[in-house]
Amino acid sequence: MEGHVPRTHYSKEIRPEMDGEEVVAAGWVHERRDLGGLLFLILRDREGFVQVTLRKDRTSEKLLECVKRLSKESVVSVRGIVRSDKRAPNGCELIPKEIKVLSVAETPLPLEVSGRIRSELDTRLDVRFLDLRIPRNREIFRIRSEVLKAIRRFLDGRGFIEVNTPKIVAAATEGGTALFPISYFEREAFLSQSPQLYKQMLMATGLDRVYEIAPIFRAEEHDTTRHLNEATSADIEAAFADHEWVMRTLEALIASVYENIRENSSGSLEVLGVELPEVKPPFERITYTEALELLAERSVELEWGEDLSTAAEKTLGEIMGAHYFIVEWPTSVKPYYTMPFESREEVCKAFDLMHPRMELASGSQRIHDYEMLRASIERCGLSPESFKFYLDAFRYGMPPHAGWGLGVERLLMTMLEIENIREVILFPRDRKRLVP
RNA sequence: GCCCGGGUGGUGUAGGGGCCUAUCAUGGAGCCCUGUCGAGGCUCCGACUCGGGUUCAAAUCCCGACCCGGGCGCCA
Repeated sequence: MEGHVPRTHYSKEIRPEMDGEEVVAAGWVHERRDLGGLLFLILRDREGFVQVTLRKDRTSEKLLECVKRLSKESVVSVRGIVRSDKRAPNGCELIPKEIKVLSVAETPLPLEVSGRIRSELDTRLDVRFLDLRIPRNREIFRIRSEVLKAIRRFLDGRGFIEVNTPKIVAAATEGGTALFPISYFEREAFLSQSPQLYKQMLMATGLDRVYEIAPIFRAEEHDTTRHLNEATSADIEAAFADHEWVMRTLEALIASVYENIRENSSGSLEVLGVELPEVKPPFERITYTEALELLAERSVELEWGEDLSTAAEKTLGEIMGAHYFIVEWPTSVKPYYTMPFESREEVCKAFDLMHPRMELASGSQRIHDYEMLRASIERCGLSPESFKFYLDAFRYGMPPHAGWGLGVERLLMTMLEIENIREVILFPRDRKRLVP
């Protein structure tokens, strides 16, 4: 900005030891307290608050007038002298020499940024840019950033290579889930619901271990506090690995993420009032059949071969009380690429990673034999012709492989004890919301 | 998609036929106040989602639309 002095310090970097130093702080007008002869301006930036103190008898009329006219949430920069004073909030305050109004906020604000009044989520999401000025709400996204870093660090450390697969895909590649159709020049295309087919194809390349953290799109009508139509999935696929190996990778990853957040985001956790539980592998494993038995004891009756209902997930969660795996699923409820057990073909090498509140991830060892996969696709009522691009990767040397997909938003919301998944994504896309 | 619940100042709420020219908080405008830190005190400003209907009388009851919340279903 013309003639503008750049910021030299964040609020938290301004310390009492800096008494007498000139600094430039910049941010939003959080509050103004006019005591008559004394005027306090509380400036907020990403890292916290700094108090700017104006004494009527020692401040120019121009500066006083300027501050008196400032509306809440306007953006200003303040050049001033740090003064150590035990009466000030951080033990120091800023005596301004110059205040620049960089942007004036209109009044009234559509949201109470002070955090004193909790607005409804719908109101908050309509003005997300303001909502995220509330430190508590913003902290979620600092943690989200750390979670993504922790996932990458962990997988990089285990020899995984980060990849990017297309999000615009040709016709109904996987069956099942509803897809969003889009127009792709003269053809119809879809938004990808999962990188599944592509990461499997990469197993035929020699990249061996890959991961991708990317959006997935699901055109389902679900409208709940734990579903999004655009979500983030952390996916891995590993060659020469079985379902057991990728389960161990998954539980170690979850534990590592918790540990990283506990160590690197203690400040954010404190703001959110969350204390992370100990998460240590190995997680308990129960078979699908055992799960049904446990549920029957609690009068939640399910037929063998049915997927778990919401009530079943919740009841199981109460029984288990911590992260756990459900293994040995009926082959019929899992997708066509899932490897059945050799001895009992009605059961397959699939698993779900569960948090007591909900499902976080699902994965399996995959079928790597071309003929077997082709037959499985047919058995599911799908046409192998439309899967040619995928099936071809199995014809010229495909190693055994396994993998999983983990819902990043669900990981975050369960970790941070947040009720609504929309809180952990910046601009949620759900059944009702497409804007902003 | 189904079942419940709900839409009141900018925000969050109270009120469920007449007591409503509608409560409280927050906010905004203004005045007073030299150490606030959810500052305090005083004054003022600002709202019944929309459209039909019932009734002497509707924020309140009924119908419809739109919007929102919760649960379920759907969702590898």
